Amino acid sequence: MYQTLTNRLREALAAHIREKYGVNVEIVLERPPKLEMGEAASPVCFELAKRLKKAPRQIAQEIAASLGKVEGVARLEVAGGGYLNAYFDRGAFWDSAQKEGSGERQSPSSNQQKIIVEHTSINPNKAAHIGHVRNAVLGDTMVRILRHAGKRVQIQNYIDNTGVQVADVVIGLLRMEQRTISNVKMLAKEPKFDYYCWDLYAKATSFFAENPERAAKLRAETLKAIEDGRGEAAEVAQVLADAIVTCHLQTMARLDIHYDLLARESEILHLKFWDTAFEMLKQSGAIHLATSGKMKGCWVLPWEEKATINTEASESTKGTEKKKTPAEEDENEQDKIIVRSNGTVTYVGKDIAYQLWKFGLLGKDFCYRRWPNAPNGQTVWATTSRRSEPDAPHFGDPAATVYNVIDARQAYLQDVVAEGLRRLGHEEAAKNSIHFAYEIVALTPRCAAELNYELSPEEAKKPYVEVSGRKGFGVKADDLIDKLEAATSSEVQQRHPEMSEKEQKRTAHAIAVGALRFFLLKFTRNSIIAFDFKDALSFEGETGPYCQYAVVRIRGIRRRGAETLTQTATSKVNSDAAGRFLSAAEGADLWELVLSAGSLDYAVDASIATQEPSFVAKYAFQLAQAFNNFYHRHHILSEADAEKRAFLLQLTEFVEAQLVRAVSLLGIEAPEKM
RNA sequence: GCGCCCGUAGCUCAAUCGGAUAGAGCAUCAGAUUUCUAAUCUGAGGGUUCGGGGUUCGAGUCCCUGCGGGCGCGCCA
Repeated sequence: MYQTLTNRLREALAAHIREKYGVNVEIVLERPPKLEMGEAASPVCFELAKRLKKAPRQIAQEIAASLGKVEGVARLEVAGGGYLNAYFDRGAFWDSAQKEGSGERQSPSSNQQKIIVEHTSINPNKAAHIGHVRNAVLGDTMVRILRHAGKRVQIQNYIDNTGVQVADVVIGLLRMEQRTISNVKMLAKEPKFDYYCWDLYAKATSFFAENPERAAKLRAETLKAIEDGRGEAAEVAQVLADAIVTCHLQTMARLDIHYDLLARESEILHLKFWDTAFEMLKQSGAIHLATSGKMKGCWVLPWEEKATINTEASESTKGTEKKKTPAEEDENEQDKIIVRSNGTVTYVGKDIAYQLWKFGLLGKDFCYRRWPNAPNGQTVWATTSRRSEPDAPHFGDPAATVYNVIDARQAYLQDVVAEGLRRLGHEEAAKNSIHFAYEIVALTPRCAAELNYELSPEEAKKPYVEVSGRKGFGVKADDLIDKLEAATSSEVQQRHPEMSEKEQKRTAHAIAVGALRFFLLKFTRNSIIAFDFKDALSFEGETGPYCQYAVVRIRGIRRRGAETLTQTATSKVNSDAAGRFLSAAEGADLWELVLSAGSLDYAVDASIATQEPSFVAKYAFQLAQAFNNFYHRHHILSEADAEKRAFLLQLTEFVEAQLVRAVSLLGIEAPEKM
């Protein structure tokens, strides 16, 4: 509601200023520091002062006097050196907010442009850790927010099932442990297979370190075999990757994270996506074959400081590589290898093909089948090189915007991918391919010590220690969720011995998920999270459980109210009465709560505009805080004035609706009791 | 060496396109419960927004510079 109203005010001001002064200005609206200064304010007159060569305060006075009625705004006042402060019509705000609060979310129209959010994308060779969870939670939350705003969103999880990381564990299984294929198949069916591979991957890493030459040879052979899809290694890779993906899906399902499509790298290769993209890149001259230097035999993407598409690039088609001058050869230190000298393609190359497909620019599509082991009977689609199932959705429809949730360390590689698109002439796609970057989750030294990790002297000095899948060092997602559930369980058992065991479990789970997701969402994306069990297991203050608790309190009031009050005592109040309560001298805190509850759309808008899910987390916390404050000041059910009691009850219901909606955007469920 | 990011209260973090008196949580201290659940609330202390210049009516935010830290620059991803 807040956003709707301020948009209206913004448009009215812009139109009025254009008409009155003949200038086009962007109207900046901010929230005044104090409620006595109104609900929205604009410093636009300072900007106008420059253009009109008049005192800002004078302009503000002129505008305040001449701007006609704006629906929902009671009055406009001039403040400070020339601020325009808008005061809302509280009764009207209450009315419209109620309507909006009871409405369901916008449903996407079928002709709406498609948005793809790619997230999670964990290498399928080991268990998921806390850093992967940050990725998934960020992506999943952004999806929820976009969908809430009526966008058509498709969720993809990229499965790098033919990469080096999978190859390493394949070598671990076949060479180090001398397992047979049937043995690996059995092993993959056992519980916690992802944990097993977690350890094996770490062992493989040290095995490679012992003899780097042998390692390089083994890796290259295995990787090539996997890419070609032939032989024992390829079969083991498939069994391994499929089993681990299933583990990841289960882990993420615990956090209520699901996917529409698992896009597998093996299909990018087998369905010749890469070959097609390779041809395009060669034809356009975007990449060339290095004939000398240390990259001899590789296909490389030239990379300069201000790499842009130019006429030279389009001229340099076939044969250019043979004409390269020695000077140019010297430049290629910075060039990015797309195809290795042994003919295998790098991740960047495959990603260019994948991005082209996302935007419908490849002229090809995958085939689709249901993933056989989706958690709790849900449907997840996966790419396949065989025939599509007849009812498969059209995943190949081109997207207008793509969010790629990938950690900040890969910024350079993402730039290379975008540059690849640009060099193919797809400037728009490059622009709409968003690297939704986030910083890593590291561990505090204390947390590292708890995990029996031996810190080097340099590491001990730092405020955090980076996790490493290769070293097998990190907090595994399932372990963390288990730990959280254990902590919330004991708390719930203590507080609610009357609950059935099943109900206790469900409640504890909801709180554990609330704690974890909120913890990962309260920081901005750019902030490194120094993980510590103490902070993550905290349920007080700025946390998910705090928000959930506010909802639980409201539900308690509603339950008790339904028991003790008659129907007439809970009837709706009219807007005049509401306006009276909200405008009364002692109604300031009530108005603050109404305003906060009516500002969800504002938080959602800001969140989308800045691509920052933390906005919604902050909003949910602030609303919960405003409610808890209100809760202590007003005893609702014992309010003597029946009309006021009805109003307070209706207010709590409104807060409940908005708060439940806000936390659901964060993927957090509010339990009935806790 | 080159490129990107960051430096805000004791700690962890906010602060919309450059807007009014820089805000939260944690921690510390002092209080609140015969009450709709204390996983809560009230209050207190705590700041040269890393230093120095500049632009501007206005700078935590933009520019320059110095200092300190992180990350990236693999025929890994």
